[in-house]
Amino acid sequence: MDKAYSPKDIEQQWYQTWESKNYFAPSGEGNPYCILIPPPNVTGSLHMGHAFQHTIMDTLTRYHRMKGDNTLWQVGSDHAGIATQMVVERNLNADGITRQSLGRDKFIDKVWEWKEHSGGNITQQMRRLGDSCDWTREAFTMDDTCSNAVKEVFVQLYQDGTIYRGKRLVNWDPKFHTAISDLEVENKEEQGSLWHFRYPLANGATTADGKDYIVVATTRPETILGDTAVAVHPDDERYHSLIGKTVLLPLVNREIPIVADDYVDKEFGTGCVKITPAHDFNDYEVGKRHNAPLINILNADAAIRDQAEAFDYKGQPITDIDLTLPEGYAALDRFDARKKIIEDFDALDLLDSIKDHTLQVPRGDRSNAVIEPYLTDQWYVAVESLAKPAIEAVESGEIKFVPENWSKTYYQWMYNLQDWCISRQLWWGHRIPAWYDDQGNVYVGRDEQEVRRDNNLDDTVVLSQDDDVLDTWFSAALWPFATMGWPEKTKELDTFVPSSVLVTGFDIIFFWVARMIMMTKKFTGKVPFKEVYITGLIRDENGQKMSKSKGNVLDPIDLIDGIDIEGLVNKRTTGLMNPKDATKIEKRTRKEFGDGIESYGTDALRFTFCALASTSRDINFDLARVEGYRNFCNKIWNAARYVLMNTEQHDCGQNGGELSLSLADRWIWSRLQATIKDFDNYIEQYRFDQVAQSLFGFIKNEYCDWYLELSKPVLSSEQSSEAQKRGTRHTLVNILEQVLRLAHPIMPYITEEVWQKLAPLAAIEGDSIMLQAFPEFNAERFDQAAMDDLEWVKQVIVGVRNIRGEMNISPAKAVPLIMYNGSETDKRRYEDNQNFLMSLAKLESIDWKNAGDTLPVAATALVGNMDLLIPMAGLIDVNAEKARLNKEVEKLSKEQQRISGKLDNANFVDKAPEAVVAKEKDKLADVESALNKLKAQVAQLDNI
RNA sequence: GGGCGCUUAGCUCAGUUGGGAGAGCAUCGCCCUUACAAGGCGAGGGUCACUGGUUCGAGCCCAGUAGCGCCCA
Repeated sequence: MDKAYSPKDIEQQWYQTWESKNYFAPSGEGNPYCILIPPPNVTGSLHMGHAFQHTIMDTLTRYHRMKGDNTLWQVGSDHAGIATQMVVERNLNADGITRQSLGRDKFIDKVWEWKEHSGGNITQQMRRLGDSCDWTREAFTMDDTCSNAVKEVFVQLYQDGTIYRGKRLVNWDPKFHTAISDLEVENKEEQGSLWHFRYPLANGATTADGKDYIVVATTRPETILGDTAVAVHPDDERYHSLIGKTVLLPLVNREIPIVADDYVDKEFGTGCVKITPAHDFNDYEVGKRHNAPLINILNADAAIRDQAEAFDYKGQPITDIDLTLPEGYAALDRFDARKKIIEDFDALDLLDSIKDHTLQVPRGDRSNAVIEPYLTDQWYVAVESLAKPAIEAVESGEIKFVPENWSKTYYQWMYNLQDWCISRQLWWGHRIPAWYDDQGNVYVGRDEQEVRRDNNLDDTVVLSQDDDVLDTWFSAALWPFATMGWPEKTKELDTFVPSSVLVTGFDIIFFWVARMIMMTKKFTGKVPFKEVYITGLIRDENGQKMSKSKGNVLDPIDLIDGIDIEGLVNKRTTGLMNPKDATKIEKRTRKEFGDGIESYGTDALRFTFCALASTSRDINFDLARVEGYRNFCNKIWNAARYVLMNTEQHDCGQNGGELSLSLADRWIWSRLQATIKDFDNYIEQYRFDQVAQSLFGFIKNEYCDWYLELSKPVLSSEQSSEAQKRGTRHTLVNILEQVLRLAHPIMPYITEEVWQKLAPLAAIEGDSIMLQAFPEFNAERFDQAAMDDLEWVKQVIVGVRNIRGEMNISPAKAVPLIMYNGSETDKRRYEDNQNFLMSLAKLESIDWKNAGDTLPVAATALVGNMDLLIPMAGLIDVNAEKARLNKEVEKLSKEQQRISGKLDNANFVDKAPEAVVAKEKDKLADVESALNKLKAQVAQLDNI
């Protein structure tokens, strides 16, 4: 083995072996265990959030596979409607081709072409991470199986009335020319103005204070052209007399009513609200209550129409309204129209005032364009009937959120569900299986043939399919059963629905988790998963969200392979939305990373993610942690080197032969059992941070720091028998072999690499560690007495080291040790373990002395009631030793005061449980005994 | 406005039923000891945000205050 751990030399090769041998496929035996991957976008590349969640999913998958479960990690990707269409369209535009000039069919061919060539980026990156998902079952939301499921679900939901078509206000993205769901809208606080306009009262009416106009306030003047009412609060005395009267809408000269509605906030603005039902969600509701017509003034570009259009609330056109719009507005963009409205009002002396105002601006999460409430025909899912069983599934505990608290977020949304707009005006996606005849009648079916057959439409009837496609989340909602072959009755549907656990972020509880529960319940009668483990969100080391525009993104692959500073700067500063940020980002990146990022390897990265996976909802990713765990990998690597150096070419008991186990051997076996138990418990609770900590502690602090050191005297001593040496070699090899299996789910590569070399020495045959059984707790190996005895050995050694350290005695200098005033147990332990003590404490000699024996002037440490003495002659400075002891005395005195204070409190003694009181008494006795010894020792030094 | 969360060592975070404040990294000292200097050994460092309550006992339970953050409207 090389002297240093070098991840790049071992990782890729093992992944290829595993995949080519099909080790990732379900075994077909054992209890089903299934994880569904949240399908990443085909356009996507792996970001830190993926890497984090994939680490957790893969750890669970490998763990359960080794536990003997019939394990499937179902993999696949999502066609990502808008995102993919954008990418392909941008590429075409670069060649001077537009989507429209190409036509729909050819454009879709281009998307598929793109998908074949570039869509696999993220799946290659997943392989670098070691993800053991079953690639032979890789699914895509646009493939035939998923598409069939989508059609089937749509048709069935349409037939039972759950899917309907209607003219409603939607969130319209004027940049992409499509409707989006309310979840895809981000409301951002922005600075704007509140304009106050005068609306003249019609027919000679006046306000209470004699004015012939009222003042309305608005943040969106351009919508004035679509006003169909003005609302005031019914209790607002200022306007009481005007209710039922009308105003003459300036510029348009439309007479519109003043209505009373509770929705109005008397305190806001002037207390008069213009109502534009076709261009505002709240106004739509108000307008509906007062039957104010819907007047649409915008086109799909969010520019002013040539002529307005009017509808009632059933979506029927209204014909008896003058739809003329004022001159000069046609085709004006909404923001230009806004300016013109303000100017025109000002010219008419109807602009009352302008105030600064902070408002929530809705923006598309992909386009960042200001979203326009817009009246269009769209398809909807009426979610109420689907929601009920989905809520019950969580309430009843059939589905469990981990951490449990996230169920509250789920309920909060589920209790306030809005119907889901599922149609999108895009080309890339599942085309809606609805056909129209030339009368505008709609027919829904799995295909045109079925539609004709079911509706008795012969070839003379011309049918055209709906141009729209379905929201990407619609197909994603079917993921749990569509990937298993539904609507066919497949073995996978029986075996892997419900899946075991969904691992995902809280940001898509609404988008995806809730919708999967609704759809899977509806169509399979089963829940999609038994547990939902909600992970935290990965942020940078300062708690900032990682984003391209902040220039603080880390690419997981760069952490694995390393990247030089130029490469990193280049990556962070190209393709910025705002190129002006580049200088700032470059400066920061150079300051933070200096020479770039070292190569840490996949295993270290994965271990880091596990170590950070506490219950917290934000996870600040600190590169220093990765470095620490890369060093940990190096530790494992070198421990393995030590083991191999001492066991290869030797008898390790793999072929039988007497094994005589030392105290250290029995101790490390016991500690391993405890670690295995911890591992199982913590995995069960999804506490990957604790799993990592427990593993780290065992390997580093127990196996490496103590056990390997304790093995040295046994192997090197001429006094050791062959059986003793064989016992220790056997323990060295077999503990490491088991610990590799224990660590494999988190660190697949290094464990495989080392295991391959080690397994023969443990007489284990097998092609791969990933197919080995997971270690099991073995009560026979758990030896409490051995742990107590070794604890004593450690205390003696630490006591001596402590004195050495504090007194700056060279580790090369062997020192004499006196044990004084020990018990029978101390004596037995001393006699049994001289070899260990001499070696690890680097002793010259050990003398056992009893009470009454004369003692040299010495430095002191305590092990229980026993004194450890290191004679000071020539070695130790008296004043330094006094200072050291006094510090200890001070510490213990505080402790003594604290405990005796407690025990002097009658309430405590009376009311606290006996065991607690007894414990405190013991503690006090120990502290006092130690104090007396130390004080006596100080006094003795004072006498020199 | 409604909901949720956070505040513990210089930094990033654990702290499971209330009973001796922990880890990693960073810092300081000694050491290139034949697995590992990406290392070893040792050490220092905390008013557990604040106030009050419950309790024999509170980082943990309850109420309130301050600051920070997220989601929804």
